[in-house]
Amino acid sequence: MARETLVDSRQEILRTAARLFQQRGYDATSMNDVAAALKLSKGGLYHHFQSKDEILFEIMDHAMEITQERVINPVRDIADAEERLRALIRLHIEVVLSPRDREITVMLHENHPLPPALRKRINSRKKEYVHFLENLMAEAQKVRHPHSTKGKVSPRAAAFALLGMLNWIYQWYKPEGDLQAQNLIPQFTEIIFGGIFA
Amino acid sequence: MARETLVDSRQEILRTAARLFQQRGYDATSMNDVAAALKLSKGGLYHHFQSKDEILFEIMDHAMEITQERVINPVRDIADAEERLRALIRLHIEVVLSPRDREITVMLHENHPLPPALRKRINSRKKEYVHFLENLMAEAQKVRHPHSTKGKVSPRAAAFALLGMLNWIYQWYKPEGDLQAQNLIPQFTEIIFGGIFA
DNA sequence: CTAAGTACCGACCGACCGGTCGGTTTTTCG
DNA sequence: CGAAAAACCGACCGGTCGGTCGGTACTTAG
Repeated sequence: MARETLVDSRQEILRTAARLFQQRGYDATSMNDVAAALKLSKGGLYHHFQSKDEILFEIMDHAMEITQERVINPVRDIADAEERLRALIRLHIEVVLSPRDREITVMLHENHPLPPALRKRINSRKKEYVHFLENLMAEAQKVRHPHSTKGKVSPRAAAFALLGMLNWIYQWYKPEGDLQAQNLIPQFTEIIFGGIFA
Repeated sequence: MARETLVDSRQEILRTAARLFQQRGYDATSMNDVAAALKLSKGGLYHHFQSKDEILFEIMDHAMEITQERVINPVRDIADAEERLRALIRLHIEVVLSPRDREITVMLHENHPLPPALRKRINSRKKEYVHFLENLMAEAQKVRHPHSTKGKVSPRAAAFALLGMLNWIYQWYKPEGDLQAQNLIPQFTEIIFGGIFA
């Protein structure tokens, strides 16, 4: 069917574009570069997408979709709050480090380029994730300290601290380094649950 | 003296450029924009700097200078490792949040644009900072646990975790928000020293 | 005053960018 | 087969970018 090949083409373009955007940056990657990498002319590329902005938006939107399906949804129904948090840390790291999901890195890094209307849609989805994490933090703290109405660390600060730890990984991670996913996940989990002396 | 006004001009240009780069992004800011903000023509601007790359490099280099002088140097001679780490966290946050030091944010965000030779010089200074922090982490862990040869959290993972927490702040921080420097510093310190349940 | 050097202007350049469009090939389907 | 639709090409456009350059105003020192 024509419909399916069209969708496939779009997704293949998005994957290639995401790869290039991640490697060279959004601004430094021209539509010609994207087209050439797909063995397409620029005109052919514009048959599938209206603008470069549209491609970036679709990449970021897809990144949020991935986050929803590979992190939030699998975690949602875990009853114990601490286990839920543990699972979220693990899944979030796995998504960030997955070479297949370069969209995440692009979304994390490219803030400016999107026109305001599209950027707001992405930002609102990001905020949803922050709130989800914030509630999870509050719940986990409640389980650990059921009596104290308020700990020293607010759920919001904890959420941003964790997001920073996780979303910064792409800045320093090298697959050939000695600090890989298998070491990283338990260590970052330990830090969140008990600090660097745990 | 002519020499001093020249230096002043360069620094004023760098400050203005840093502000614009931070607000609109490096690629989205043209040399015309920078010149106009300084009430200069583009030709006049090129009298002081050879290229846009040179400006970005100087901004980033200055950012590393600031880190050296406002974080590393004040911390260096603190005898107690834990106190040294506490001070580093506080100073690093203060630098990242200081509206005067926009260079830091530019340096944190703009990775791609610099030509390889200049980028390597910045990266090596960044690595120095990571190593400094890594050693500090190892020392602090040693003080806390003098007997165990190795804790669950490696100094390297701890260093990257902390850097992530701190360097990600610029992505979400709003001066008008309820989470400001005065709340942030003790909370992030608590998380590093004892996790989110501390 | 004068001459040299600094600071600066503004017109200009070639390159490249995102995007367009008329036409051609390829695929799909009755 | 044949026609419609989808995919694709490549030349082209207006605009902007980083950067240049010849000339001018201003400052400074002798």
